[in-house]
Amino acid sequence: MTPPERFGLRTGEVAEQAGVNIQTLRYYERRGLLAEPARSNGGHRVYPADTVALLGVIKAAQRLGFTLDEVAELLDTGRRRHPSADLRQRAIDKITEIDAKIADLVAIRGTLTEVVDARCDSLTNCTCADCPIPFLTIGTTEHPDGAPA
Amino acid sequence: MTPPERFGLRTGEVAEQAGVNIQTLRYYERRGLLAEPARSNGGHRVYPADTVALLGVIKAAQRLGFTLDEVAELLDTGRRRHPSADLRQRAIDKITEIDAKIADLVAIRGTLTEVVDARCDSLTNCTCADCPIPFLTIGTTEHPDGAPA
DNA sequence: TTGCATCCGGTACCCAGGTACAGGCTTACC
DNA sequence: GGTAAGCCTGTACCTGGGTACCGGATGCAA
Repeated sequence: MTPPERFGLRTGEVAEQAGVNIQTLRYYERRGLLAEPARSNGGHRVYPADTVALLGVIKAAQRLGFTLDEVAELLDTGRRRHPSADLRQRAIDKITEIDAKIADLVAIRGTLTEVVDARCDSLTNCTCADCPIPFLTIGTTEHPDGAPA
Repeated sequence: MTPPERFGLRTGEVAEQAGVNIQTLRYYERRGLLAEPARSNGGHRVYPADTVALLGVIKAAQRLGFTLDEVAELLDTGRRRHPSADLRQRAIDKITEIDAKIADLVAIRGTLTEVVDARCDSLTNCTCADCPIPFLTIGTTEHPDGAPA
């Protein structure tokens, strides 16, 4: 249970509690992920207490595979009136992307396992029988956004 | 069936056949992935015919999740006398890495599915019951190289 | 031998996602 | 009120994997 709205956190406190670099806070501010916070008389940033939680959301969304631009947009969309099915649709799209990535990784893992099992000893001059390396043409599948795994 | 060893390929031919940019060839040369090729009298690069295959190996290794530095090192190791179990060990390490990435992606996918199923409508102010977003603390597992998924 | 495609080296730039540093002001605590 | 820690802005730099552009030299075919 966090106490409801303390008086504000300084940059260093937010950074430490959220586990990010101070510079990152200002970077996120520039990128539009964090709103410009209030300032002390002397010009120091004073963040609302829930900023730490917001940073948690941002980091989580990043882990979900969203880029910072996407996160910014999602946060913005969420703050505006029309929460809409936008997030839902984006999540669905992301799932497709992630499935492709997983598929690639699984294929890659399979090949690596073959490399290990076959006791390959060189990328270019492997002397092992049935060397799988010449057949490494996996992962060439097109991804929705054109990004390889 | 490729004719056995023509007299050498020019940059553009290698690039086209390997499906890479010409600049990429010079970039790889700088990075130590491609040996400095022979030169024509006028100073133009003349590549041995197997360069295209080598580029295929490089691209394959990249798809296997090796960085260019790692690929360079692997190629170098392979070219030296002691092929050793080095590639094998690296492949094993890569498999561990890839497993961690897959695990993260699967977890992420699960959460995204929950987001979709729960009909979340906002990252920060989701109004749906049992909203999974606050619990997006997945993917925090340490990876061998410290890289998040 | 002319003319156009290709290649040369060098340098600068691109993307994402940050991180570092300098020089100066503020805040907090004793 | 002194002093150290913390924060300010602005700018530059980092990693990784390339890509683009420039002015000039070459290669090759007609």
